[in-house]
Amino acid sequence: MSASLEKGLNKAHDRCTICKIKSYSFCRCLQDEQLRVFSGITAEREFKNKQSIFLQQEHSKHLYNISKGNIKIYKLLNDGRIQIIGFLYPGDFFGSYKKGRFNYSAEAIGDVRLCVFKQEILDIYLEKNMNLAKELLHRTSHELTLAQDRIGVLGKMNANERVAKFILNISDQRARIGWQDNPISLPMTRQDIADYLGLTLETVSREITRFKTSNLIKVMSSKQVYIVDKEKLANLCH
Amino acid sequence: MSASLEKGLNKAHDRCTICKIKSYSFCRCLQDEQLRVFSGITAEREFKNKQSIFLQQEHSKHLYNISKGNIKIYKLLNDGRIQIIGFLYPGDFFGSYKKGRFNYSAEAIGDVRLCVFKQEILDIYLEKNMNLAKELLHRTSHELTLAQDRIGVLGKMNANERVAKFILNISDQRARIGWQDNPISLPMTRQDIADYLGLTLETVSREITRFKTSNLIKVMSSKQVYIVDKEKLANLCH
DNA sequence: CGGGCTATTGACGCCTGTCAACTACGGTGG
DNA sequence: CCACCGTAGTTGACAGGCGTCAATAGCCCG
Repeated sequence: MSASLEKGLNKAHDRCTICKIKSYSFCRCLQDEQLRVFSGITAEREFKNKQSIFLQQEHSKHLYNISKGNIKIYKLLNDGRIQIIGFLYPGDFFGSYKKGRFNYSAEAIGDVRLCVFKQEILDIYLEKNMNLAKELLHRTSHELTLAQDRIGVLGKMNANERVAKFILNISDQRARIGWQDNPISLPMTRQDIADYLGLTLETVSREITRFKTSNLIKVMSSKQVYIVDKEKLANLCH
Repeated sequence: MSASLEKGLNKAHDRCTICKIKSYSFCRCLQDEQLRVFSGITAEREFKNKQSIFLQQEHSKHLYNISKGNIKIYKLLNDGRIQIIGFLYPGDFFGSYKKGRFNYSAEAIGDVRLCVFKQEILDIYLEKNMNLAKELLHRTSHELTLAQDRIGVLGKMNANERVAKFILNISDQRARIGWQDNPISLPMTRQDIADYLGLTLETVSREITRFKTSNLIKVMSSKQVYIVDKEKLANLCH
């Protein structure tokens, strides 16, 4: 084996070890030795803004972990209406663990780098790593509670409350992965926010303007928001 | 050991083996021998209509499996608004796998019998039973897809579509556990249905009346509905 | 039979969707 | 460097679906 090839392989097997987001990802439960093996069963792929990662009707054979950027997962109704299920951040895990088809479509927001696994291989790997299985169970369980929170938002909150909750959620989510939680950037469009909150883009825009004129937030640019009064914002949507 | 005590113990340890709902529960992945052990770490509890099983703010130490009846899980907003997250059926699994507090409250609808585990003990038991861990992961993953479907319903569908979808879901859910899927019984009140669908009880009532007058359903009694035209109903909410 | 709870039906008003015009911004090319 | 264009966002006018409030009807159980 040539020195350069060996170096190349080592580099590949180090990928997970040197991954910047690993402490926030589900693979954080693996030891360095296991991470090397793990590097071997994963691959990295890059996506550009608006590029599709997979579609709902496709056969689901892969699972994904975000190492850089944001993605959105969404459902399409047969008349073209869109419901965005979630905006995902570095360290988030997606794709369907079930066999069959995906339950949603996924698309890049801005430049994205993903870690990709084959579902079957991860399944086999789980057998040898109860820690990983438990971590996955906890993560999925956590996703479930987030989804249930969203059911509460969409079922009972008005436009004002939804937008307030959205801004606070983004802030919290950023804090969770060690980013500054104020000001926050909103990488998605107003239409995306509307499709996420079950509103129209006009209503989202109006509510943001209302928060601005009430001095609860400052809109530095349309995608950059500074939260002036977090407490009042929270009181709106408890 | 006296014969009667031995008989008593055997009976207790047979509980899971003779459980009628086991083929629909997450414990179906266990062998008879494992089921006997499992009987030892679970207990049965009964609840009456409207009886609380646990509240959202309580410390979550237990997990539950329904062996008989229906329950609802719901969230309360601080101003008293209710959002029902789900209606659960025999074989369904609930409670929080996360440590900390429950994410919702749970209440019996009619007479209910539950199988109860301590979370810590189940956690230990998982270590020895990768099958059980995988089954739990699959079930939780399935719950997640159901929750995501509901996000789509609450985010994008109008009253008409929500009620149609609800009736069809109930029918499907019944079929899934081997019950007749038509006519269906609606054990919950109109208020419960409204709190589930993010509507008011008046709107639910009106939509049901509309389906009745359009001959899509027959309302045998307020809690008993016969689906006349499943296809048209499905076309309303695809 | 009567009381209390649940469901239905009606009248009305508000929140948010719809449609439309206008503004801001970012990139591209001359 | 600026003019131009396309996309994204804001603001306004209006309408309709669903919530709110209220009255009535149906049903269960004592």
